[in-house]
Amino acid sequence: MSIVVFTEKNKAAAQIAGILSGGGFNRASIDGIPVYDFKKNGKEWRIMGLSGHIMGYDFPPEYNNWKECDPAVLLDIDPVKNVLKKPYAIAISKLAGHADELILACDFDREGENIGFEARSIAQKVSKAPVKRARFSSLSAGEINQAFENLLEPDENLAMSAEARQILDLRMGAAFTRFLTLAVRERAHTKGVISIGPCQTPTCGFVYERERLIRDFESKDFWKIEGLFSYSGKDFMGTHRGGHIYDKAKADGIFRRIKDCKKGIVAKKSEKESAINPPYPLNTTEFLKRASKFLGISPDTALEVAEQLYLAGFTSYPRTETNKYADDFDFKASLIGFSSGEFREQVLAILSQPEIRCRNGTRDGHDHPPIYPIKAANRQEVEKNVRMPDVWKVYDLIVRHFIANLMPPAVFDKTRLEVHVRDEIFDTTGSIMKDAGWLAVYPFETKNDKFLPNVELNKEVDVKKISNTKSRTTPPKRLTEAELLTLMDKNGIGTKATAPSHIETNKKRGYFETKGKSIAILDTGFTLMESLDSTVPILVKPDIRARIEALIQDVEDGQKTFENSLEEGSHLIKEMYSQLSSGKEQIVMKMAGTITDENISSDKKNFIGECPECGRMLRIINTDKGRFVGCSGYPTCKKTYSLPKTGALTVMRSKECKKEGVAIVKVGNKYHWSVGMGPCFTCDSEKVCFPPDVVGPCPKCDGSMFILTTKDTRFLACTNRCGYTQSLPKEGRLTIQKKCGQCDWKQIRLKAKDKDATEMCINLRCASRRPNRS
DNA sequence: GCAAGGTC
Repeated sequence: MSIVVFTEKNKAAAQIAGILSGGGFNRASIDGIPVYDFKKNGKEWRIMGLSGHIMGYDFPPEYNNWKECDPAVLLDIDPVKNVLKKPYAIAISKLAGHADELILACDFDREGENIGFEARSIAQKVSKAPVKRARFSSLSAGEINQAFENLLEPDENLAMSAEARQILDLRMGAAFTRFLTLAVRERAHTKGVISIGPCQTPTCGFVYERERLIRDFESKDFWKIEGLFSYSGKDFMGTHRGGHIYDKAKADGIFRRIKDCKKGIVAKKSEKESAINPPYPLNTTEFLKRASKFLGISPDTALEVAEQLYLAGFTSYPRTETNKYADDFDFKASLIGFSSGEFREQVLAILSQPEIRCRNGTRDGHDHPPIYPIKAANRQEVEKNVRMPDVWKVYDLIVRHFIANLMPPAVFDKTRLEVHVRDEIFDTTGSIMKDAGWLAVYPFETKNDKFLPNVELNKEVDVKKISNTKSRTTPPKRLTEAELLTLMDKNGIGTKATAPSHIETNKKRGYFETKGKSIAILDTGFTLMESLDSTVPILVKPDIRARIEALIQDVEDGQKTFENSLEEGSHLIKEMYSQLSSGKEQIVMKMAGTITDENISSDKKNFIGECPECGRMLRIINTDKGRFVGCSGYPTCKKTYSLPKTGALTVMRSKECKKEGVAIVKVGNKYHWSVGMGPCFTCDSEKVCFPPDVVGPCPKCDGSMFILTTKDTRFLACTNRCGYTQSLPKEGRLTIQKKCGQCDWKQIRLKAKDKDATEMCINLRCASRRPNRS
C-alpha cells in the first residue's frame, strides 16, 4: 500500500512527514524536488511539497498578438490552463503512478484547495487511485494527526471558486489593459502599458480619492484661544473648550472678556490610571504596516526580507492572516534564547510567571501562527546569513513585537484639569508614565510625559497670558503606505501575500510613487482614475473586487454553479467594457496628454509649462514653416502662441508669467518675450512677470529708466519709450544696488573681468557723479 | 506585453 501526499509547499511537506512518521523519515528527491518517505503501519508514505500554483490560465496563443486581436474578443474566449512549473508536474506523475491512495494536504483555503486540484488533475492522467483531502488549520502535531485520521472528500466547490476568480481576473485584466493601451497608442507614442485589474485599479483608486480630497480642499480660517497658567511656579497650558472657533467675532468676544483676567479657578479635576495594551501578534498585514510606519521599508521589500529571514530559519512563516497564538503555542521555547541578551530582564520576568499571558487578536486564517522569532540571534549572525539591507531592523522589529506581546500593559497616570477664567472653560491634560510595561522593549511608539503641577480642586491659578491665534485648516495628508494597506485589507483588495505586489504594480505603471512614507499620485494615475471614475466608476472603487468575490463565494457555498458564476462575471465585465469603449475618446484624449506630457516635461529645452486652457503641457514646436508654442492636447486643444521667427529661445524657468501662468521665453538677447503676451515689454503684466532693471525715474517723462540689453549693446531706456536714453559701460557685469542717497536713482555695481568692482550712481544729473571705490 | 494568486 502506497500513499502519496501533496502539500502546498516544501516546508509543510517536511513538517507533516516529521509529525506522521514520528521523526523517522527519509529525504529523497525526484528531479530535484524533495520528497519525504517513511513507513507507518505497513503503509508506505511519500509526501511532496508543491510550490503554490503550478498551473495557470492564459489565452490560446492565437490571441496573443495585441495588434491582431480585438480586445473585445477576449470577453468571449475561454482561457486555457497550462502547467507553468514542469518539474513539479513530472514529479507528480512519477509519484502518482505508483500510488494506491492520493491525499491533498494543501492549505485550508480556496487557493489551497485549488492547488491541490492542480496536482490531482495531473495525477489522474496516470492514476485511478482514490483522492482524499486532509484538512488542518495549523501544522501542529495534534491537528495533523487528526486530519490524516479523518480524511475528507476534496471540496469541488471550494476549488472551482478559485478557478472562477482566475478566469474572471484574467479576462477583465487582459481585455481592459489591451483596450486602453492600444487606444492610447493611437494618440501617443509610447511603449508603456496602461493596465487595469480588479485589485490594482481600486488600490490606485484609494490614492486618487485622497488626492481629490486634497485638491478640492478649501482652507478655512479659525481661531484658537489658549491660556498660559501658573501654579506654585510651574507653568501649564490650557485650551479653550470652544476648540477651533470659525467665527472671528465670537473668538474676539471671548478673548476680550477674559484677556485681562489675572486669576483662574480649577473647577474640575480628575485623575485616573489608563493602560495601553501591547499590540496584537503580527500577521502579515500588520507586519507590513509596521515595517512601513516604523522602519520606512516598503511593503514589497519588507515581505521579501521576511521571506529570507524565514528561509534562513530566523523567523516564522511570513504569510499569515492569523494574529492569535494557538492555545498550545510553546512560548517558552521561543523566549528562552532571548533570556541572556538585551531583553534579559523582560524575558526573565515573563518566564517567571506561573503562566505566560499573551495579548491575542481575533483573526484566525487557520493557516500559520503569527510571525514570531524562531531563533535568537545577534546582528552579525543575521546580517551574515541574510544579505539584504535592513534585515536586522526587520528581525529586531519581529523580536521586539513578539516579546512586547507577552508583556504587561503600559500604565499612565492621566490628569484632566478644567480651569475657569471668568465663565470661560479651559481644558488641559497631563500624562505621566507609571509603568512602561511593553513599551520598554518597543521604542517605535513613544509616549512622552506631559507634566502638570500638583494643583488641587478649587484652587486659584495665575493667568499669565491669554492668546487668540488665527490658524487655517489644512487639507488631509497624503496616504501613507501603511494606511493604504489598511484600506486594502478592510476592503478585501488582495491578500496578505499579494497586497504589496498591487502597490508595486501601480508604481511600475507610473500611476503613483512613494515619497518617503507617503504616496503621491502621478499625472497618469490621476488622469486614468478620473477618466474611469466618469466612465466605469465601479472600477475605481473596491466594489469591483467585491462583485467578483460575491460571485465566487456563491460557487464556494454551492449557491451557484461554476459555469453560472463565470457567465455572470463575464456579463459584468462586458458591461464595464462597453462603458469603457463608449468613453474611449474622452479617456484617450486625456490619457494621451499625460503620456506625452511625461516626455515633454523632461524635455527641458522645449517645455514651457501648463496649458491655461486644458491643463496639459505647452512646448515649443519647430516645423519647416516656423516655430510656435503648442499644446500637447492637440488636436483637441488648439491653444497656440506665436513666437518670433528668429533669435535663440531660452525658457526662463525662474520667472513666471503672472497673466497666464506659463513660462517666460527670452528671445535672443534683444527682447524679452512672455508667451502669449506678445513682446513682454508691451504687455500690461510686464512689470510683474519680468520686472525691468529699473535704475530710477526718467528725467524727461513719468516713466522709469531701465537697463536694456540687446545683442550688440546695452543702454538705459525709458519704460514709456519716450526716447530718452543714456549709455552704459560696455564691459562687465551690471547689478543694481541700493539708493544713491543724493538723488532718486539707484547705484549700479560694475564688475569687469580682472578688475575690482565699482559702485556708482550713473544719473548724469546727480550731484555726486564721482565713482566710489568699494 | 495583459490579472491575481500561490511560493522560492
